[in-house]
Amino acid sequence: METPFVRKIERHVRLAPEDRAALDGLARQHVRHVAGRQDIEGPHTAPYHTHLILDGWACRYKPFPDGRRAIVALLLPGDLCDPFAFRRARMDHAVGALTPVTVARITPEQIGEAVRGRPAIEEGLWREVLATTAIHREWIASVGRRSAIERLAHLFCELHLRLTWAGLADGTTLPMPVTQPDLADALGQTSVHINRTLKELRTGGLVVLRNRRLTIRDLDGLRERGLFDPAYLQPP
Amino acid sequence: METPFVRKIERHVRLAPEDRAALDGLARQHVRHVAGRQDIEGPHTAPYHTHLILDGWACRYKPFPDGRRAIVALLLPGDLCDPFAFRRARMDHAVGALTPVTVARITPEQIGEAVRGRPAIEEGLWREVLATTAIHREWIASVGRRSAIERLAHLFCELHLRLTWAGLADGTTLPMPVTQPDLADALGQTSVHINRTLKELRTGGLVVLRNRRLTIRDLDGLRERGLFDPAYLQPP
DNA sequence: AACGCGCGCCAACCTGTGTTAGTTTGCCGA
DNA sequence: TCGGCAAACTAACACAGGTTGGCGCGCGTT
Repeated sequence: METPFVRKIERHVRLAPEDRAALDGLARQHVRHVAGRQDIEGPHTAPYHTHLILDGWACRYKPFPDGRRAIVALLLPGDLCDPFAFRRARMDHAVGALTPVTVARITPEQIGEAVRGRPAIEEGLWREVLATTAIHREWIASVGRRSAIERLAHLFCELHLRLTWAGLADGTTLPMPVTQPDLADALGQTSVHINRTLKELRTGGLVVLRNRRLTIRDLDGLRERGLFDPAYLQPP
Repeated sequence: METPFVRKIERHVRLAPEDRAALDGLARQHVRHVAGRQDIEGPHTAPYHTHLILDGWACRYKPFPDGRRAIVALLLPGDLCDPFAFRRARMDHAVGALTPVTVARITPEQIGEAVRGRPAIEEGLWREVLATTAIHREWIASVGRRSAIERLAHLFCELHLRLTWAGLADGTTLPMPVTQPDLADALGQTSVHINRTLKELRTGGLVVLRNRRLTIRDLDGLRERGLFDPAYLQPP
């Protein structure tokens, strides 16, 4: 069984067995468990390491002084929290666990070592970086110009592909272990309206969300509803 | 007189005269003029080069099939359009001129040459990259969780600092050569509401926007109104 | 001087989404 | 088995922001 991390990198490049071993080695160091709703990395720190999500969902978020919260990225198993941590930038946000999470703490040196002499790994990591920034752009466009139902449909489509590529989706059924307030903070809405919109998607026969699992009943319909074009997720 | 590009890099690192010369050299190759409202780089292309904005304002934007447009980033003089172009990723968006623009077309090889043996330049370029991604995160938070007036105030504060660092602001008076529909596309609103909000900022004594120039009358007040904390723009 | 036109500006009206305040469901621990 | 509690869900109402349509100014063109 391959790990989500290896599977995601293998989407971009062909890996030799030793490449896979090197990546898996990264994931075995400094493994840590974090409870749901706890911070993995608080705001204002300047960490000289990054986290690889092994299990569970996390998010990158910005807290507001008055209690509002904006989730600016969802981090799934196989995602690297901050590949540029070696730059020692002070964090302008926080990384929090949405569910109980298992992470590996990785130093820049370890990444450097894994990359050395393994161009496939370097190429694969770069493509992941590019895909991540493309997702950021798409989120800005989504919150800025898509309606509530388009946004939710678009997010579900994005997660469907990301989870499929990580080997975590069962066809069109995906884990979706986030609360409605979490979705609201990610999509710039309220949980009440997320609930309404979810109902609309359900009665429209597009998706069903129950027991922390999302079942897509009509993938083409969902993509159309969310104006979803998967091109942005595919770097070559 | 130093160019905006050099001034911005010098905000992060101390440059030797030869470093400055190397950066200026980049800006002198393949200079091109683009009329306002024209694309500098169309969507779906896979350019093996990047553009340095020498003069004028541009934007990174996503067009929607039904005519909506989301501006996901503003590009000011001294900004590098896409430092990762050497990865040959297919563009999932377009880069368009908001005003008449002068750009230099730069190849990855030229950047590599400028960086070779000049660690200060490499460090400076990296910090610019980090600042850019921090701006992306801030925009997601802004469109997701800030009200109309907070968003506009926040954007003006961001542009005030970016233009100051590029040497293009005259104290608290900045060039602001964009139309209200442009601001609307960048902030996820309509031009009508931008107009209302502008009026509110004006009658509140915070800013005046006239003749393509913005005058900030009360910087502290504006920052408070926009919940603006400049920390995210400062990488060290 | 006259025209065209993009842009700023405004008023009236409309609606998508937020707010408030619940009830119901489902799960976990005692 | 029974609370206790977080999350899902809903209804009624409120309002921020969208829509439509119109006026006028400034400026470039003829």
